[in-house]
Amino acid sequence: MISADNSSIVAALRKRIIDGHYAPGERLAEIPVAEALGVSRTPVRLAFRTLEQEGLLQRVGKRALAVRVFSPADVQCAIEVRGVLEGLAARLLAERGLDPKTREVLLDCLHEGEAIVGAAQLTEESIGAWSEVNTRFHAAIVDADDRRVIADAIARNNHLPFASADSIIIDRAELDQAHQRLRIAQLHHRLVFDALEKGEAARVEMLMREHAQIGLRYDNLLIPERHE
Amino acid sequence: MISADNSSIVAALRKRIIDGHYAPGERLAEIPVAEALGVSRTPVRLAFRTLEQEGLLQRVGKRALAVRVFSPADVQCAIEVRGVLEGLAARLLAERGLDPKTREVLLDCLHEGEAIVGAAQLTEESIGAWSEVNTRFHAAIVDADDRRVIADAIARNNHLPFASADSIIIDRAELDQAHQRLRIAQLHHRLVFDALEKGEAARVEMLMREHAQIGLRYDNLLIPERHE
DNA sequence: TCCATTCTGTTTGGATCCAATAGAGAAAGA
DNA sequence: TCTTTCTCTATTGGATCCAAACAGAATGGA
Repeated sequence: MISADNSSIVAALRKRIIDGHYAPGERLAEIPVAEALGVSRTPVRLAFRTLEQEGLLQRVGKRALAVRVFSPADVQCAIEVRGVLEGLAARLLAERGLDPKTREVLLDCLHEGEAIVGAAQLTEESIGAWSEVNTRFHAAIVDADDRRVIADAIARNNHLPFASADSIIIDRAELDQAHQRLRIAQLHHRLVFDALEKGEAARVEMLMREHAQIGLRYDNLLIPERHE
Repeated sequence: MISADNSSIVAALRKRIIDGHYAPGERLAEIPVAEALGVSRTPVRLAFRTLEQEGLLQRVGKRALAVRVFSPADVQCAIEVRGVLEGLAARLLAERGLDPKTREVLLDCLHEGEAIVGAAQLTEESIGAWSEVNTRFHAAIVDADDRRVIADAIARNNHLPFASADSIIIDRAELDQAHQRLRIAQLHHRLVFDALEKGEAARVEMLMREHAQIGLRYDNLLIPERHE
């Protein structure tokens, strides 16, 4: 039984899809889902509509809905999309000029991140804290009235299976690997901030584009062997 | 009265919003809309949900829905978003290599476009024809299984008010201005194809990014004065 | 034996009814 | 006169009922 308000039904279904309770490709019918959630068909239909629009559900044939199957190419694409969109947002911010308020937020993030990453040891909690700082950093760059369309596009793209980069980092990485990753990410934050402040639009776009993908390309984050 | 199938209700509402029948900022209630369309509230609710997700409607306060107001910054952003996404799609295509089928389609578009743009005079019909060719060119670059996520992101972004670049060109431009624009666009198509064939990924991304915006930045398309 | 047609059951889509609630407006108090 | 609170109404959200469409099975004919 779910708190019978539609947005929580959407959230519940989204969660079930993302964590595999409903398998990719599995067909979803209204009645069983409604019964499982303890509500009537109407709100489930609404929720299906939302999730279809988000791209988590997919029409099969003319009427049936199924959980969308994401190929590796899909995930790769979604990572790239996130990269170009965040890069774009950063560039527009650089072109328009860094306002004092955003600058303040970014600086706070930098300092807090420095403290976390600079610690000798990473803990579960400090990873959580960094993830929060990271989210704030990205939000500061993306969320503004004059870039709302980009923020929307990113949000929609993020409904894709990797859902939240943060959870991947926390779930998948061993602690020492995570530490190395966070150091890289923190460095990126510094570089991005630096370029933003100097108004180096093209450079900040490139940096942000690269950085936006770091939490997601988790396969590539291991430090490669020294080759000399 | 509308053919009582939900997707046509969505389409009808979308049309009314885009062509201003419902003004930006205007609040939409279910009952009057349902009566206007001659259907009950249920399908209207579904349609509202879709349009809200698309970004054409926007929640005001806690329950009310209103037609979204697009600022100039929004439109600018949407153009930029389209640019980076199409650029990304083109780059991925270049990296993966141009398959024979896509190559064929693009070549056809180039030749047909050449014929239209090369004509002495442009007509309403030839603009329409070029618009169709242009659409096919872009689709060939964007629509493929391995870039579906990008295509989706572009499609969602295009629900924004400018809706279709083609209609803007046709509606707003004088014929001779249009001719000049189409020549530029055709040149872009050639450059993009060339870069694609050579596998020049970074270059094709840049070219496509620029080109994707040409139909949209209609203010910038006038040929500047010669400066020497 | 295989194909086509029909029949039936399952599922989606639409209409209507009922309940909850947000928001406006009125009334009362400061 | 301004602010706060209360009430009432308009509107949204959920449940249920009904109709239509689709899929699959079964039966009949070739």
